[in-house]
Amino acid sequence: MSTSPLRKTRSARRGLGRATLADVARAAGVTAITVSRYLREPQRVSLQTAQRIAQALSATGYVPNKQAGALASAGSGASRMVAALIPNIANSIFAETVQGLADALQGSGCELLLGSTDYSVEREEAQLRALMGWFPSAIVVTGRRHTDAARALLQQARARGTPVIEIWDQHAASDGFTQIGFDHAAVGRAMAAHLIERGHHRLAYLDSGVAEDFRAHERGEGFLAQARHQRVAARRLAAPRTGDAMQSGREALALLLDAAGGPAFGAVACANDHLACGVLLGAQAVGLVVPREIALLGFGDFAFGRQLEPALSTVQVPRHEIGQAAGRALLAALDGQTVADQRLPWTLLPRSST
Amino acid sequence: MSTSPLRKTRSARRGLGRATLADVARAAGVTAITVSRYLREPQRVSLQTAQRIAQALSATGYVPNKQAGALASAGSGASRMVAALIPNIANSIFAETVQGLADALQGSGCELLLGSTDYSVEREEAQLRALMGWFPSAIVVTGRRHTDAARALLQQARARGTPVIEIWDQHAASDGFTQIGFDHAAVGRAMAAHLIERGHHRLAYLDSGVAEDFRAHERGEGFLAQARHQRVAARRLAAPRTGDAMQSGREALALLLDAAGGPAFGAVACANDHLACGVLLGAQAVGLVVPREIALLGFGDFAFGRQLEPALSTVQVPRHEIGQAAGRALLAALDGQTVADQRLPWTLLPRSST
DNA sequence: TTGAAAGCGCTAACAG
DNA sequence: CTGTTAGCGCTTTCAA
Repeated sequence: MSTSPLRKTRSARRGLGRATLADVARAAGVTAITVSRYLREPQRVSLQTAQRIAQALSATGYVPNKQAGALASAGSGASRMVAALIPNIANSIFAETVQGLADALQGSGCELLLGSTDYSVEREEAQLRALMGWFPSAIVVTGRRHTDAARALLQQARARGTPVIEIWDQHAASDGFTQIGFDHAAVGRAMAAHLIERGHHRLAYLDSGVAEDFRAHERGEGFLAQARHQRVAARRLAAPRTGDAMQSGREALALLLDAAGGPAFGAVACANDHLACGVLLGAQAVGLVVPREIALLGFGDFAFGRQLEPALSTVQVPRHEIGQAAGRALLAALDGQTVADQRLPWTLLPRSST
Repeated sequence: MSTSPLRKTRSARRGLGRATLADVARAAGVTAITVSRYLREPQRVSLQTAQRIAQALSATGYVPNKQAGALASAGSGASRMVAALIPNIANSIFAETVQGLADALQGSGCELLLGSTDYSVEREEAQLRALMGWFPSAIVVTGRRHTDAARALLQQARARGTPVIEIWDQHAASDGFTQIGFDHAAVGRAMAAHLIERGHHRLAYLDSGVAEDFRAHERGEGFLAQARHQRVAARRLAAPRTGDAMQSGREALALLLDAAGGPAFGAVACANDHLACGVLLGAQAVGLVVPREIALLGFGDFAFGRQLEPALSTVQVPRHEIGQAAGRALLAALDGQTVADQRLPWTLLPRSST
């Protein structure tokens, strides 16, 4: 019996020497299912066995194989993996969101499977396709723009009961996925209204140079709409795309000056604080007085804007909260609760630059 | 036969209606293994069958189940998942490293499983334990300090052939895991040497307020050692721990002033650029002239330091490259190549603040 | 070039 | 409270 063909075949395919449930069971003098139960519902095992199992567990250094677990419970849909797709992890705005998501997931038994799309919906689709193979228990994507194929994948997943959450966006015209974010056009309107209220004319929106940064463009559209509404002249300009957004802002200054080197606009709202700080420092370097000669408004409330002189007026956004809320929502959904869209609050922070 | 008990039992446990290899095979009039082959080695399948399979594939919308695949190939050790453990994703230094890692992994068929440890070795251990359950093909951890249990887990993994890479560190006294980073004490020494060379006396190292930021402390030790070596007075101070490092630098200014409000130190090297910028702006706000009255040196070369006036002298570090190199190294290791430690270059960038 | 059989490590379902 | 049996969806091995 010790050299039965079964045994031989078995060992030929064994994973490299890691203890399995069966090994632990043998050491504890029970069967695998009892150990499995002990691991998941310790109360359902007698105290005696529990102790023996506990001992066997540490003696063998057992690490449960989650692929096997997920496969076996495929019906109950529980890989407990959360797939998150983010445009760029190095972008501090998304980095904090990912951290928020990780924080919310901490201790929930869920793991984070992360993909970066580089602001491309095509790459998002490719990543999504790859991540789907793990059958994540929940999916978090950034924004509401996807390729048709990606949308189809997301819809299929949702149809199977997998929660799908779109973060950073909040828009009526959506596909019905849970949205956690805010309305960027509304922010743009508020930015224009603020500048107008402060008495500025000749407005400009300095848009992100990243063509696929849809949310920045939407803020721009809101900005222009509001200016039009209040009958104030406003233009949209795109910042040059460089690797460094602050430098990009600095270089964009040229677009904001008239032929004589004076300010061509009275106030400039920027797609983000990096851009705004670049413009602010560039403007000061050529002797323009902020906000008297040119007012500057940012977006994002990054740490450095607060420290400048004049301090940068900006829009504070719930960077970390969006991730955290997404994490909590998805955990609730996995728990069987229904989750609603969440419109998270943002605040226009008037400081000294407007 | 159509109502055989086998069939009934089968359907009772089926995952929620997703197409399997068997479904595709049925549609193509072949068996599952042929489809599996087509997916992995298309040349080994006849052109005719290949076409039929391709059609069946798209007709069914098949998504391969990676848990099943990984389980079946457990011996060949191929989940093609990379587990990465990072102190804090929101910290821009690590965010860029993660992005570098994601970039390197792009197109390799590897997925990124990310954990954040919040600078705690205990949390690192817990995360590691959880991630190990997925049997990642490679493991990336930050730094060389781990709990004993975590170290044991990593050693076990390595013994099973899983590459383990420690990033951001490069130190002789290690556990033999592949290290990709640099020697932080050497950076600290260079920082002191630079300040001394510029003729500064009464040096200070403003350390990170994060107790577990070992690398910042090591730079501090190198700094003090070098100052001692050159017989220049130097002290180490810890910045107050606040949520915002720049603000923390600003508040740390008080520690750097003497009773009369003048500078108590001639030059201050900071654990990072955030701190340094905070000090710089704070110093200017109280009328101190940088670098004449107090010289400031940062670490990290973040975008804003470059834009300030005076521009911040700093140490440029390969944030993105470390992640990228780790990704490439682990891919090479998975490919069977042996990988060596990598000491990545850093540069002291003298600008105007020293 | 294709297939049959067996098994990866775990858990659901049903007994006892 | 514990065990038996079957099966998750895929790939390895061996055979044709």
